Formats: sequence, C-alpha cells, structure tokens
Amino acid sequence: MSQNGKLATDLVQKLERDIVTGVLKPGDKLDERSLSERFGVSRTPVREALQTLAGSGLVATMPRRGTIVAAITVAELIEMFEVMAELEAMCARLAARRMPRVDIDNLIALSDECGALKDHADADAYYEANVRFHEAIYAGCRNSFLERQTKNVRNRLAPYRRLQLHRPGRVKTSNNEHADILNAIANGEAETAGKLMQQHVAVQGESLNDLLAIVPRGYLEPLAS
Amino acid sequence: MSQNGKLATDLVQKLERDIVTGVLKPGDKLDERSLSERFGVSRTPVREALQTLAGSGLVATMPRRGTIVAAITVAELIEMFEVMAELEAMCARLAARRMPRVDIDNLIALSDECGALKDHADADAYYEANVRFHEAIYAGCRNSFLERQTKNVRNRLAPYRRLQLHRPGRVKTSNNEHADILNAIANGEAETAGKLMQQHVAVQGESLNDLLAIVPRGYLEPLAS
DNA sequence: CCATGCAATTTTGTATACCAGAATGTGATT
DNA sequence: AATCACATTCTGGTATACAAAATTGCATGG
Repeated sequence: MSQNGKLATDLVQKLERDIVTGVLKPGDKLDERSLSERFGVSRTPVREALQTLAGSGLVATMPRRGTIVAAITVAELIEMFEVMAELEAMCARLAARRMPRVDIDNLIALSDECGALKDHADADAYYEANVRFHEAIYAGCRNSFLERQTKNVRNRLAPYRRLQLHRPGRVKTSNNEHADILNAIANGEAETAGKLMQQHVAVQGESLNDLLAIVPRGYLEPLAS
Repeated sequence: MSQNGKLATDLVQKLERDIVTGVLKPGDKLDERSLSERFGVSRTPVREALQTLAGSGLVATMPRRGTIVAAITVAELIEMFEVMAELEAMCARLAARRMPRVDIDNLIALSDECGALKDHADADAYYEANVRFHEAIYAGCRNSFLERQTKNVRNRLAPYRRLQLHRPGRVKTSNNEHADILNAIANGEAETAGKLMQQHVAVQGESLNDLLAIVPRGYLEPLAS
C-alpha cells in the first residue's frame, strides 16, 4: 500500500497515529516548515505525507491556504456513520458465512476481553479491546478490499468515535450488543449478524446530538474532507 | 477535494481520465520524467499527481521501483465487485427513500436514454448513458460521502467493467434490470431497490470467468492496489 | 552457450532554491 | 474612528540539483 519513500512513509504513519489517537485535533494546522524541522527532514517528504493523508481523508488542504487535520462537519459525520454502519454490517454478514472455526474462537476470546474491561474505570482500555473485536470481524469477512475500505472510514471517524465511549452507560450497552453479534456470527446467521452490527454502529451516529454536547471546542469548525 | 496545486490537479484529472477511459491500460508504466516532459512541467507536480492517484487506488507504486496503472488481480477484482454491489445497493435503498420527485423524473429520462441506445451498435454510447443512470442514483442517496466512495470504487473498476458490456446479450439484460430498479425507486420500495441493484452489479463480478476469456493480454499481470 | 558479477545508466527519493499568491499590518484619507 | 490602498511578510507551489538504489548491459569465466 505504501507508495512513498521511506521518510515520507514514516511521516504518514506518525501523523496518522497522532490524528487517530487525538494528539492532533481536527482543525489543527499542519504547517509544512514546522513539520519538516520537527522531524528533521526537508519539506518534500512532508508534502508527500500530507498528500497521502489528504487522499485517505484524514487531513484537508485548501489550495494556497495550507493543510489542517480534517475537521468534519456534523452533516458529514452523520453521512459517514451511515456508511460505516453498512460497511461493518457487510463485514459481519460475510464473516458469519466465511469465518473459520479457529478465528471464531479467537473472536470469542476478544469478546471476553471486552467483557472483562467493561466495568473497568479505564475507558481507553475498553476502547482498544473494542477495536480489536471489530477488526477481527473485518478480517473475518475474507475480503481484503472491504477490510481496507472499512478500516479507512473507521480511522477517519476515530477522533470523534473515541468521545462516544465516555458517554455514561454506553460501554455496557455496547458490550451486550457484542455478545449478540458474536452469537449470530458463530451460528452462521448472516442476515442477523449484519442487522445487529448495522444497529450497533448506527446508534453511535444517531446519538450525535449527545456527542455534540461533550465535543471540545475546536472540533466542529469549518471543513470536511 | 482537490489538494494539490493547479498543475498537479490538472495532471490528476488528465491521468484519471486516461486510465478510466482505457487510454492507459493496467500495468502501463508511468515514468515521472516522461510524464513531466510530456506535460511540460517539472517532476514535482507529476509526483504529487501520482501520489494522489495512488491514494485513490488508480495507480500503484512500489518504493524505488516506479509507478504503474493499477493492475488488479482476479481475486481483488472479485472482492471489489462484491463491495461495489453493496455500495450501489445502499445508494439505491437510500435513493428510494430520499429522492425528490424532480430527480426521479430525471432518472426516468436517463433510463429512457439507455433504452434508446440498447439496440444501437455503439456499445460505448450505451456505456456512457449507463454511467449517467447509475450516477443519478448515487446522487439520489443524498449522502455525498457515500456518493464519493461509490464513485471511487467505480473508477477503479472502470477499466475492467468497460469490457463487460461487449459481452453479447448483456446490454439488453442490463437495460431490463434498469427498468425494474427504476420502478422500485419510484415506488419508494427501498429493500427491493437495494436487492435488485445488488444483483445487477454482482452479476458482473460473478461472470468474471467470461470476462477472463476476452480480457486482452497484459490486463492481468502482477499487482493489486 | 550459459551464468555470474561488475560497471554504467536510468530512475526514484530527498534537499534546496525560487516564485507566486494570500494574509496581515500600516498609514493615509474621508 | 472607520475604511481602503498599498506594501510587507509568510506560506504554499514549482523547478532544479543532488544522492541513492535498482535495472540493464557487457564482459569474463565456467
């Protein structure tokens, strides 16, 4: 997948991580010169990295006006959740039909892991386990293109989705839904698995009003990808 | 959407057109120097353009080994059609629920246009009308993110899909399916519209064996995106 | 005649220099 | 005091120069 040279590739990964984990917030300006001296390289690989990130939608650059971490509008967020729900539903449907036994066992283990962390104080720990559970299902669809596509959209939503889990009660509900989804997949009930997953994801998009209440200032400024 | 400078943006559009329309074939080498002198610019905007195209998946570049027009393997093609069918189905479902009357009228006109060309000798003319019909449905879903995502995948499949229509009888069948889809959308039958569209697209992926028989040499070499 | 290794050339990756357009600040004028 | 014009400055876009890696071709040896 990685197209650029070594330096540029490194930059892509570092910046991607910073954006997805929230170190860099939506709307933050990404000045080429600052980045180049911060990483000790010239502007060229920095530009290539930004170019790549722009392609995947994580940053947005306006001609002659620079690059910022993609700040998604509420309308765009709703749209993306709508698509995300359907992509994950597709993964779940296919996983129910194609996931081999050994991978299902692994999925059960990941679900247990989520269960063990659901009452834990550390929301981030649950978040990580949650990601692993979902990614196991992506992998289970046995369609590497769909897997990449889904992960891409998830990454772009990551800065906003992380906030979701801090909503009271959401973790527990989420965990229950996991159990149902797992069940459907293990039993090969494709349509059920898809339906459940669709709702599981879509509910996050539908509660965007709640999300807006806790979103930090600066998250909802101008621009979509 | 466009991130690069003016020159680079132009290049992206020109190269994209050449790839989608088949002037440049999968596997063709894209030499930076040749391109730069062909377009009368330096290597920098050329590199940026290739970078952008790599991001959208239309070209593939291996580090230190250059860039080629993305040559998709058969396995990857099957995967992509599987996803494409689902994306278009989603568009159709949403369009059935959201498309305003005036746009439906326009869709009817586009369908008629396809019908008028279905017996015509010029397969390319039907192909273009077909694209317009499908794009009208993308637009009808009222989800610009989904629309972009769908168009992106379609572009990547375009070099291969174009071959499909040269299969005898396909045009007529395709046209009948259009009529059914249009009907479902006009009547607001979301699930039906989605189902029909899913099949309409998936059948192209499932007939890949036939496609392989007529694919020109050089189309199926090494690399996926 | 074929294989292997080295050299020359080609081509990509990175750095730097230069140019152009946009933002900003200052001063004059109303 | 507010606004508009102009100049300065800052930042992004493009070109060019340089470095490193890979491919190619040739020569040499088996």
